[in-house]
Amino acid sequence: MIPPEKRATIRDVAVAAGVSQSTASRALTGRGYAAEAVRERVQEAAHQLGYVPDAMARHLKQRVSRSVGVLVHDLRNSFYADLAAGAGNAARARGYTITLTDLGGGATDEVEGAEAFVAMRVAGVVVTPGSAAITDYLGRHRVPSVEVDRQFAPATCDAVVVDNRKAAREVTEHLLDLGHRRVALLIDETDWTTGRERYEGYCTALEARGLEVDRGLVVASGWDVAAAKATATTLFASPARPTALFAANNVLAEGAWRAAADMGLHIPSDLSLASFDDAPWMTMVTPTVTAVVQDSVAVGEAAVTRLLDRIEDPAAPPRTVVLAAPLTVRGSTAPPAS
Amino acid sequence: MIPPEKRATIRDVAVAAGVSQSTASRALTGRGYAAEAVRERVQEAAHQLGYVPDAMARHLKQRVSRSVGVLVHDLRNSFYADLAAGAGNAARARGYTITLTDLGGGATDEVEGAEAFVAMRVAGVVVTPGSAAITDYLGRHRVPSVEVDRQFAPATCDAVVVDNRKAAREVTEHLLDLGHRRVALLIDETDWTTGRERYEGYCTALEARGLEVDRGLVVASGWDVAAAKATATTLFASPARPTALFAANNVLAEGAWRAAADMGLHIPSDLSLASFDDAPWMTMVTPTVTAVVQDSVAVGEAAVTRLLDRIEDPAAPPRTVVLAAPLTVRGSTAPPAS
DNA sequence: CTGAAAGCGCTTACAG
DNA sequence: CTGAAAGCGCTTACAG
Repeated sequence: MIPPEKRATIRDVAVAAGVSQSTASRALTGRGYAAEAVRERVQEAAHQLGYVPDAMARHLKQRVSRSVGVLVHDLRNSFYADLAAGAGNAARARGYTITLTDLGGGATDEVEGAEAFVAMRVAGVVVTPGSAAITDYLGRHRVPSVEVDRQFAPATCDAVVVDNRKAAREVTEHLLDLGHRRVALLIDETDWTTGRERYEGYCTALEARGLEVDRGLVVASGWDVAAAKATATTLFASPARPTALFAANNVLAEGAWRAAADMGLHIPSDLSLASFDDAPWMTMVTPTVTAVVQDSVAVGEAAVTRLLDRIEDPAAPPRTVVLAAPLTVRGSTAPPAS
Repeated sequence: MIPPEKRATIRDVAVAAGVSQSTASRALTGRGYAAEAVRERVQEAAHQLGYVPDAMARHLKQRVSRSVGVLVHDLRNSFYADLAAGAGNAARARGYTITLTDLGGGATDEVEGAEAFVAMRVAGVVVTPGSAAITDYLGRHRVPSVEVDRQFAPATCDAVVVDNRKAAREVTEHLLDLGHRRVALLIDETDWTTGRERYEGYCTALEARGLEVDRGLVVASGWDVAAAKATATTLFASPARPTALFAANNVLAEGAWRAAADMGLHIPSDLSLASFDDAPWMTMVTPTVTAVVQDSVAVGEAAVTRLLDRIEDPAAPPRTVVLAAPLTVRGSTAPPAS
């Protein structure tokens, strides 16, 4: 148990057990034949020497590592953190390890992150993409990938998403059913499927009731809390203030909530608020916040599961897994003050 | 630009550029000589072929990878998620990649996670340990590590922590200054330095005022929100209910907050609440919550920085970096109702 | 059932 | 300044 000056290699194990390297390898990996007695002797020797096989050497030979890459936009957002946690769970359960790249909120280039994955010869990657460039790149380098949360390449790439359109429509209808007519949408982008589909769901609900989409009520915001708060503040201060606001994700909802609080707007009497995405704070504040609840841990798990299945069956046609995202009505939405 | 059937290797690049493999390697890595014209020719060839060097092969030769392991308790806790985000930032800035292991709230064995890191021959690991076993193990295998948040092996291992004792004492004194005499401590463990030192800080503050520590007011709880809520509910229902509660971390604070809300206890008039750790919800609820604010992103960054410095200078004595964790007084703490 | 040999894709002394 | 050769630690056909 004295630490060796040098890490033990399989050669050391073989010598200690009095067998050849090949036999030691077979005994340890369980692939190929090895007499029971020999197997035990080798394993004992490995244990004695504190032998830990070099994953790099093993994977170099096998041409691929037992690691999956996960690329998220910003780990500080609980949505992505939960996603990563779920991906980690599923990977661990199947003997894989996770290599995580956090884009730091967009500070880093996606494709650069993908290149690191290719260099590491990961078995595959789970990615929350910002464009089709990243899965294109990975595809060209023959590394399987699955898009998660949003989708850019449905024809060529697996994906795990929720039905954004349907859920957004439900939220909007819920607000309309309560009697709201001036329902604003706070949104940060409509280039990705998430934003676009949520926007479309919002429009569809309005149009189904014979209402026109008022462009002045669809407000674009930056992606962080501070930007959302500033945008919401301006909106709430306008003469034609909406009676209800649908925030297209949890960060935007947080900004809107903070803006309303600072301005002394009372929820839900002055303003109804609904969010796409749940977050812990939404059931802690008073009133609690109506939200589309995505189980992002489950999304992460599903993504890794899809990826690992894809690796086993590379020829299967691309599949898009759609997870449930039910609307959960809470205290922040109510009929408008007459 | 047609995808090759097989990934390009340095041999392919060398052939395309009309040089030897060694020269191609030198031209690409920038180590060793290569004529300017040759260097350009090789780089052009590499680009044409979409060559991405195999990190495994490179690191196998170099005996260590350019990746650092990060082991956290539970990514769903914003404290750890932010820590991981900070670690990722710092690593990326210095050309390292992060391999993340999430223990899933304790479901997985620490040492097992550490073994995977050893197998990958990571350059080092940042770990939020549960005992000294993990850094022992890593040390035996010659992989440098830094303990973060809590510390088990100050004599042998680098660490990045905050002054728990001092901050906990400040919180308790703040509560005592407001006039509270029945100040409870809600805590999940006292085996780690975090819990023990926070407990000690609490005791010190009490004793400095000539008050005895009432064992009935020091309540142990499980580590998740549900357990904390249940424990707090029992505490709040007891005849000798405290007038103030100090929760030893953000999860416990969340449980206590939810318990108080469910029981109709008004904060701060019925109960003052203070937390060790800040969390987004603490500035969203009414009233906002008094907390010891740790910048966990900064903690993660500092940990990776320390680790990388350690790698460059393996012989230096172990160092413990102590970061500031100021008490931020908000609305949840006030004098007790007479 | 076991061992000698080749090879995964790189880097790095060492000659030239 | 460049190339041939060795070797990092494994696994895997291939003989025996």
